[in-house]
Amino acid sequence: MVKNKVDKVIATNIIAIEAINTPARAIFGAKNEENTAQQGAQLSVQLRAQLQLREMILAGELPAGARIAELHIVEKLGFSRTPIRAALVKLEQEGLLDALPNGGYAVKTFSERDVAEAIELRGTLEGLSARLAAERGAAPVVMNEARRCLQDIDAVLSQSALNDEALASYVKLNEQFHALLSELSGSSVIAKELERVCGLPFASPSGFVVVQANTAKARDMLIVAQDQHWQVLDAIERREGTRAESLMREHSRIAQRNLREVVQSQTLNQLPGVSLIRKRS
Amino acid sequence: MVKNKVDKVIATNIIAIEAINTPARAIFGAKNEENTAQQGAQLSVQLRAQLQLREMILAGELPAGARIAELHIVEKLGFSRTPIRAALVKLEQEGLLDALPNGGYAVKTFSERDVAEAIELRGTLEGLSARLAAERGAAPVVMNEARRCLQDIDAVLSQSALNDEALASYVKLNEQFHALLSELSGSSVIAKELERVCGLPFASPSGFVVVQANTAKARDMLIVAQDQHWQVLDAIERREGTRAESLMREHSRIAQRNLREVVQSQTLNQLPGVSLIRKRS
DNA sequence: CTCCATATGTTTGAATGCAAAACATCATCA
DNA sequence: TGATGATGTTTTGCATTCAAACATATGGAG
Repeated sequence: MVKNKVDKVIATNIIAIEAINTPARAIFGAKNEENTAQQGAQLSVQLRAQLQLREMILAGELPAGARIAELHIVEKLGFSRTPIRAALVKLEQEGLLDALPNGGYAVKTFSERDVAEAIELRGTLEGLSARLAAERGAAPVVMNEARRCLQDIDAVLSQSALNDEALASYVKLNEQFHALLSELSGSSVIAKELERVCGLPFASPSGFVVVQANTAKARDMLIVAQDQHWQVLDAIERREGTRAESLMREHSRIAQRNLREVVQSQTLNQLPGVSLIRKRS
Repeated sequence: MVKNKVDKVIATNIIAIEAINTPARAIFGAKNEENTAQQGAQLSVQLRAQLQLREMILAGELPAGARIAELHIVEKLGFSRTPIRAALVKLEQEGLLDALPNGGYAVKTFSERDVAEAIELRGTLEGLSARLAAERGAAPVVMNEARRCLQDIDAVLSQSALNDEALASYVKLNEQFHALLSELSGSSVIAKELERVCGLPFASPSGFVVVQANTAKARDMLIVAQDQHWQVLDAIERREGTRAESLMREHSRIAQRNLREVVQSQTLNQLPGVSLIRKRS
């Protein structure tokens, strides 16, 4: 029984992910490096290497924990060693690779606890950001943007049953709202750190939204999350710093719940990055 | 009057800094990369370049905000471009450099607000770590180490007037305690993030301790700080998570006060990294 | 049969050469 | 006189080559 339900969830996830069409990056939050590069223009070799490598890691093509040799990547991607070296450094900084003592890198693995802590970390940072926004007062322009964003989410959630397209919209809008929230404090230092943390697999605000898929219960969960969204804005507007902070922390715990579900249903390997979670210790 | 006092403080700082003898790294917390490298053995070229560059930046030899050209560094340090490129990437990751859109780097500058936010960030993370330690329970071994560390600090502070040597000991022990605290939560994710944040100029726990120098009032401040140290340990032991968290946050505000003092006395450029703080906007 | 030493192959670290792109300067034209 | 375009120089990005370190495997000696 349970297993059947789980399998169905998996299937739905994959659909949902493909629906948003840009793989992995849309879920784990695009890095600014990639944005600064001219959109249509040809990206630098280093950046292409970086993106392709990240895809491969998150897709589980490179076995978790395995040592990565530069030369292997070279012959796999066809670029020369220099840009690949640079890409590896960037990916290490991003937290997807571990630098080995004697040179070289290994694909990083995460325990369930690591992931949980990463989520807790995000919640704490978002809480800090929200509190500062409340205490200092947020820029009205950004506040309006955030409100419009939430109205859009309201519209998406107004349907009694969510199809995959609606879910994809939610994911996108949710990312957007969290980005705006990190802007609200007006702190570039915190925003940057938040961006870093969200780069860690699963720590992203929408990292596990898809897990719930489009069941009725799942929609209810999104409703709860959305209510927290509104209340945070309200708290910020009323300059209630502590309330804003608490709300964001609690908000992040939704992801914690989803994490547990994912880990229990071990078969979820199709979700980008899940292969990096090792079962125990 | 005020100016005189300030000048005296400056002089004392320099003595204090030299007393701990390893410049900058001792204050801003040594990176593990540097520790892994064999101590006596010759470091890799890249690492030497990285260290030297950091020294230069923190010492203000490279003008804040100035564009850094690889070739300049090459002829300045004598290494080839490859390791210097790598070192620049590392320093950007460390937060001391900004990558320019069309290649190249610029020495990062920080507004007073940036620094304040970095300190706030550290306080928040340390608070998180302390709370987790309290909630989960901390390893008794580490707790004992922490207690012994605090006893050592007590011993240092027991003198009614602190000479430079005592101050240097305090700085060292203080760093040690904060490191232990980040260990207490048992979270590698948070510990790593904390280490990152402490790498930012001035965000380090002891970043501004020296500012107060060895006046009587300064000693009182250290007494207050040390009391917070003990209370945090007490809170963790009693599993009082919220109290532990609040204490660490408040603890970080001591650094905030010192920051204000430093900025008011503009002449403090000898303190490593101060040259990176721009006065306004 | 086991253990050690040496040799070989693999892998990273460092240096340099080359090409393309960006920047600055200058000259010419409106 | 101002602006625009062309040219030359600087600077970065990428590739390749050389060297050194590590791991491995093989052969010989005890």
